[in-house]
Amino acid sequence: MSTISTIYDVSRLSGVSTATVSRAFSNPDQVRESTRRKVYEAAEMLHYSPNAIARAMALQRTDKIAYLICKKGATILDEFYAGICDGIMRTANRSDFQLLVSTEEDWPLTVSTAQSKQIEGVILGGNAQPSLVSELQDQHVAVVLVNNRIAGFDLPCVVADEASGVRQAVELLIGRGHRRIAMLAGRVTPYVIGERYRAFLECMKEHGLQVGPADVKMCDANVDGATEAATELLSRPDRPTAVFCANDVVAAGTFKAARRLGLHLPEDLAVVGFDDSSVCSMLEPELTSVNINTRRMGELCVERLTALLEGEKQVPRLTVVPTELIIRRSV
Amino acid sequence: MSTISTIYDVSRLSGVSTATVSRAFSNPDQVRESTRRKVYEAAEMLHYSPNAIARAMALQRTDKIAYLICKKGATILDEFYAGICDGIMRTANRSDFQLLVSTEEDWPLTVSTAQSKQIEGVILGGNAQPSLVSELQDQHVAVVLVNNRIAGFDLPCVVADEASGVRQAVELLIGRGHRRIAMLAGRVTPYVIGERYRAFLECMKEHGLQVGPADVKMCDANVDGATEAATELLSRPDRPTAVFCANDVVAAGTFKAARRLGLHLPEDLAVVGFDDSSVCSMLEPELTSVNINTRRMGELCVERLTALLEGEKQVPRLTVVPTELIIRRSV
DNA sequence: GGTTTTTATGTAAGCGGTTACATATATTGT
DNA sequence: ACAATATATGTAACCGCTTACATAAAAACC
Repeated sequence: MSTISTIYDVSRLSGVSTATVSRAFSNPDQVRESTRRKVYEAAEMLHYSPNAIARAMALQRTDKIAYLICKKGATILDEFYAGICDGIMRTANRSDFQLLVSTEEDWPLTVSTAQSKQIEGVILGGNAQPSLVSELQDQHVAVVLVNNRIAGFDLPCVVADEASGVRQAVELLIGRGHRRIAMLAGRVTPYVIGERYRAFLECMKEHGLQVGPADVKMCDANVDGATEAATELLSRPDRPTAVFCANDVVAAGTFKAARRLGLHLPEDLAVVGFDDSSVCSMLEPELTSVNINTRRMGELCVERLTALLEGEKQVPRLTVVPTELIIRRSV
Repeated sequence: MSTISTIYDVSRLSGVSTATVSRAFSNPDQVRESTRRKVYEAAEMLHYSPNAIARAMALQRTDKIAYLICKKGATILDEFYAGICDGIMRTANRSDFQLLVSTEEDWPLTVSTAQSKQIEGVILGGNAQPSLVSELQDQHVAVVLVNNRIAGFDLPCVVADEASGVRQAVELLIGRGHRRIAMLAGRVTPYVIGERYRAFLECMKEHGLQVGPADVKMCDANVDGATEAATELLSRPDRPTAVFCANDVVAAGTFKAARRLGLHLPEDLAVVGFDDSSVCSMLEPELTSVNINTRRMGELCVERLTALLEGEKQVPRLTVVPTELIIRRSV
């Protein structure tokens, strides 16, 4: 089986024309049962399988899409974006799409690369620049945004229900009797931090709770930044009894700060995270966090993209994936 | 700029033949300076960029490679395999390779899929089955193994220097005065666990330290499995004073078990992990762990694969990437 | 059974590049 | 200035598949 066989080989062996062989594979109902069998048999013998490149060439479509992670310093290592990637991959593989993955940094997706690699659609994860989006759209590359929204653009966005997640988390804290609740706002992406912050304020206000300027601290979305900020927050005389963290990494930093200050969790301090990443169960006590179904988000991205590519009208512009609070021992 | 331009358009606008245009792009030194400029100018005006599909068709090479994660239950979410993936992606993008990524589960790579998708080379991560390897090799698909070795196959493998990593970790513990050192062997992949276990025994023996059957505990490579196993291990009357963990997740489980048993880290128990994953700095105390340069491993995979595809003789069969112990406060 | 209609198959022209070979143009030597 | 050589460009076939159109075969009709 050393050489790869082509449609011509099958044609010759089965005694029909290449056109018929082609039809037997892509439009089986156009060829008579008996002929079809002959073709399949020959194909089987030759271990024939159609050449996707030649197919793409003839059909003028490549079924090739890309997932670009737009977040400074982020890689596929980012558990959140990896989760989305997983969902995209699964769905793409199932639908026979070819998926190229990259981060903005090591492969700045430009119109010309998209063009030359014949990419038909792009899923932009995170903080995509409007200029990139409009360039791509100008070139008729289908674009879907995930975990982000950009005002003034007409394209499908897939996001998590941040507001509901925040509400569930904050209301759990309130329900457990907490009144002085702080927020540790790690700088994830502008969109996400904005949503979570807004929802936090809104929810606190609804419950008649004060949020002073010192109750919300910004910090870098990594352990060190969070530990530092949390230390400040928890060193205040009227320190909060609960901290709502913008994500799990920040929560881990809060854990470290608390422990170093001699506080016991969850007795002295309740902590809630966001993302429900794998660290939640590695921490002690285990971290209560808001689960985001990233895989589902990825799947939906591909579905929306497919719909765009098929030229469907009425592709939903906004898809919101539910979030769910996972209660563990940190509260 | 709505329609995409082809080499014919450039040919017409610049007044030279398509052959020359083609050469101007792929073999610039074969065309005279002045002609080249005309061609580039026309291309610029038309926003021309060569069609990769057509190119692949003519050249009979696709520059398409795949990375397949072979580990039950594993996804791209696995930080270790994601790190490798990151390295692969960067290098692949730089060298103009197209990369398809998948896990064994949701896209069982078969010879026919490899064939029809025109995949020229495959990087198999983790526990690849020999049967898959030989099938692929039979079809002349280039194969590189990463984080694994299979006896009896002639192919490049890229692995970490497990033995050295283990030695550094264990010798650190011994250097700090520990004598009763246990190993918590999470079932990662057969190859990896085998290497780490063997190296552990060897190193202990060299230092004249006993390793009883109760001193090595197998467990699932997740937090719960590790917590359970660690609890048993640490409940013994003559409990070890240090635990060498097969990876960081297992170490996190050990942390939890220790804390629940009222042990203080690092005073009552020293813990060392493996992989130096992101959780290391999230734990309190921060986890000492063996760093594996996964990105480098990924890069090397692509380099080896490229070498195979270019038909180079003497592609190294074994590439060992150094490991480095990162000392933190858990010891 | 012969004509019309329907269905199955074949022929050949692309899809957008590359490249062997032929030809035209430039460079060199005397 | 002309032949010999080196270099630049053009012509056209090919990569493997699809599909419009033409033709052949089968089915349906009277």
